[in-house]
Amino acid sequence: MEPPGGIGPAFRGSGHAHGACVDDALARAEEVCRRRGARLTPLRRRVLALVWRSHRAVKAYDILAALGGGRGAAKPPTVYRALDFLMSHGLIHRIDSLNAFVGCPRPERGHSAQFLICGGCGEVSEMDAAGIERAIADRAADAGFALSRRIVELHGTCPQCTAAQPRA
Amino acid sequence: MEPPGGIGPAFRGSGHAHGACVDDALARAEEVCRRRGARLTPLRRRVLALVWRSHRAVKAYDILAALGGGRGAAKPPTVYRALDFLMSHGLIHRIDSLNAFVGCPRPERGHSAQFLICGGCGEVSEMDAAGIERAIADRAADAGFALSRRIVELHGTCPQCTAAQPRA
DNA sequence: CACACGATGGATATAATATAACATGCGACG
DNA sequence: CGTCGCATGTTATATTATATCCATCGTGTG
Repeated sequence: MEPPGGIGPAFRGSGHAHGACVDDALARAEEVCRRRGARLTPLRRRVLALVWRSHRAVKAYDILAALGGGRGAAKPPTVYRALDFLMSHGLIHRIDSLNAFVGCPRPERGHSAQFLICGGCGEVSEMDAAGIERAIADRAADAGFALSRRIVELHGTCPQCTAAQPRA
Repeated sequence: MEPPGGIGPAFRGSGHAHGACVDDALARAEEVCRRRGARLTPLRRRVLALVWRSHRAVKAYDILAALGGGRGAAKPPTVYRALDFLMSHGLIHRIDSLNAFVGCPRPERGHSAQFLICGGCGEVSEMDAAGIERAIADRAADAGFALSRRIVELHGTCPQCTAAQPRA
């Protein structure tokens, strides 16, 4: 079944059972880490849950604030280290154009993804579009360019937000 | 003739007449601004020239340092304002994944571009690949997503740098 | 000319994002 | 037990970017 938070552009607006998304994401993360012998420590798990609090990209310092609750407040390196770990295992992605992080709905596959980012609601939808990948690979090959990281971040307006605006 | 700094991936390595690139870019910028009634002031011109000092992406604070020479050193807002102006007229592009700026070889056309970014030499090559644009537009349309800004930043290794590395 | 206006840039301060460097705790394993 | 490696804590600082207010300057206008 399609993971909540899904692949393939599916903006869900606010009306969905989000608790299930989070639980599902955490379960997948546990599984991925278990299989790789990586340690999803309580801190890392907590950061991952915070990233999944919404389907929007979350800023490092917002996570920091959410963690920091009391006097023994968390410090930036704590958060960045956890984020680095989660990224290195493909559990989250960094959205460079937002300086923010979003949960990956398909951590098991080492995919390269494209992101649709709605300027209205802030929701981020991850795609893995073969056509886009192919077009990019073709052009890079033409140029004799050996690709490593591919960043495709598409800003615009999601269907829900478009519908919600009777007049632009 | 093909503008130096050209479109279509053409990494040029270090052996090219770079003075001509800069002069050409400045001349194009003058022309673009003249036609639009925009003011390419001495400061803006200077910042543009600094961005064009190389075919690599240049950081705001490096420009600041290059400007600042003496005691009446330039301040960050000065640089960011000039960069904003240059971006708003398409004379430069921001490379989000580098927090840096690169000159646009084709300011006259309001294109959306893709960037090949070499991790070896740092050179950035701008493309305007119809195939990539089309693939993106198709997928966005499938999703009912209204595109505004498209960010395509492709990191890897250029042919020169690949050739220069006998063994990886 | 005096004046208001808008655009430009200067100055001051601070916000937001990220990392370096070193210290501590803690479990695994010989 | 010792020590090794990893995770986390701590302190400090680097890097990137913006808000706000002020000075200047050219331009059009009364």
